[in-house]
Amino acid sequence: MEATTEMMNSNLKLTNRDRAVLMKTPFLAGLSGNSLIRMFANMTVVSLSARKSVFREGENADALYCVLSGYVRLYRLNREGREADMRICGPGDTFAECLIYGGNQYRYNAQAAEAVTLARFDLQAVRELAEQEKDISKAVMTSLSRHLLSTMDCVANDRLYTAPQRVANYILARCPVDGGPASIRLPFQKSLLAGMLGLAPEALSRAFSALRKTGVTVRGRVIQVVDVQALREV
Amino acid sequence: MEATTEMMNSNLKLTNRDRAVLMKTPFLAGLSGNSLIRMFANMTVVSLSARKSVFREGENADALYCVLSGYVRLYRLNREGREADMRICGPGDTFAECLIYGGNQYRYNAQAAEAVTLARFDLQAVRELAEQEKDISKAVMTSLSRHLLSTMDCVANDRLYTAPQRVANYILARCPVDGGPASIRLPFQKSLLAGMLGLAPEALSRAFSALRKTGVTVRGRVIQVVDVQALREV
DNA sequence: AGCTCCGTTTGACGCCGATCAAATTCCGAG
DNA sequence: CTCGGAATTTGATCGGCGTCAAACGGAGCT
Repeated sequence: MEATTEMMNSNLKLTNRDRAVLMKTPFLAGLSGNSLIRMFANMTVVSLSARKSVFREGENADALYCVLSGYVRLYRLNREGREADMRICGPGDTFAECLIYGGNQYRYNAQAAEAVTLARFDLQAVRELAEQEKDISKAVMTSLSRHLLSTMDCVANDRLYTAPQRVANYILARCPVDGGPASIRLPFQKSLLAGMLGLAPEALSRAFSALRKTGVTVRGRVIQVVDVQALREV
Repeated sequence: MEATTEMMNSNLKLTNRDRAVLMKTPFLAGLSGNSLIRMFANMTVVSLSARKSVFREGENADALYCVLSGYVRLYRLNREGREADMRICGPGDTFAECLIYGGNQYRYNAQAAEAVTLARFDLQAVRELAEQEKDISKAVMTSLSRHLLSTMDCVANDRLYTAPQRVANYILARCPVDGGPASIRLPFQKSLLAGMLGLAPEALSRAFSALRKTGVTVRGRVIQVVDVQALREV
């Protein structure tokens, strides 16, 4: 695929991988054949290159999205133009679903943090489907519930924990449960993780180096943990 | 009513005021007569005195609640026992609705910040009703959407604004739209407002005194604003 | 390999807000 | 009205993290 095509929105067929991601999201998992067909009928696939905007705060909301590949930043600006991430959406995450019953304008900016593929659903169509089909309204409720719980977690994390603790929590949430050594790989740039944790990139970097004495080693995107149990006590 | 009765849970009839509050919540507004009756059938009224716990994090979730009067704190604890409020629920607010489709355990503590009256709905019953009745699932989606949007606002506020700015935002959201002078009355203690804004009480107090030079006067629970427009520029 | 761009790290600094302590005010009970 | 406990304010101190600047490193390109 040539560069110019990659750079712009385009309606494509779903790849098999994308389809698999889509079917596992709470938003589409568990839909009956008929509902699924009707959802697909109102879906288009959108590809965006890094840093392209999906939508901006205040714009008229006419679609919700599901991430198929890549990552999307949801963020807001203050008067001086400083950005604060509110959520980072990865494969399987849905965003702007809160607008099905929550207003007619986007409430934050959405931007491709890297090259992304999105499933785009017409908001009005989903609204109507959710009124007709019970399994769709159930999917919407499930999706909203998860999103709400994770956002509340985010508030609690911001208010309760310091930067190294938040980083430790992030690592622990992605480590095997037993207490031994572990290794994980970040699925995105560190600056994205920083935003996700409500930190400046420099603060994330310092948090990692503070965790070195707890046995956390970082090389590139790979994070190695000597003792998972020890990390729990940070 | 004698003190001992006020102190304990009790199943009571709805007062007219409570009923009016209940009917205006997104959770019950717009329900058809039949759905309304079925919801009421699974509802009990609970009264709690100040500081009593509604539920605790980790407990088995068997009910969701709607505040009829008073305020409820939703908060979480860190290992050292420090508390962080995640949400303050007032009359008309619903909490723990995210557990209809979001898990079987409460994810945070809920405590009466003062004497409160709550409508308590059996979670399993609401789950079943939401599957059957479209208007109920719609009410749940509306309620979840609002709650989600306000929680995302909370994250953005925490990350973008300083204490005086957050206080200014709070005041402005409750002031008449025109730019002139205004006066509002806090519906609760300042310490509760502090928690709601993610601040220590001392920090809220200092934020108020920082706003004095912008024409904000505080006496008890009454906040007077000389020039609403000026406050927007903080 | 060498170069370049961009992401990351490190250092220096300052501000914001948490914390502890003490003073003061508020409010309800008697 | 007075008292006592709780809420709030004020002061002092300190740690955490944002910001700016500069050094460093890695990935892709030629």
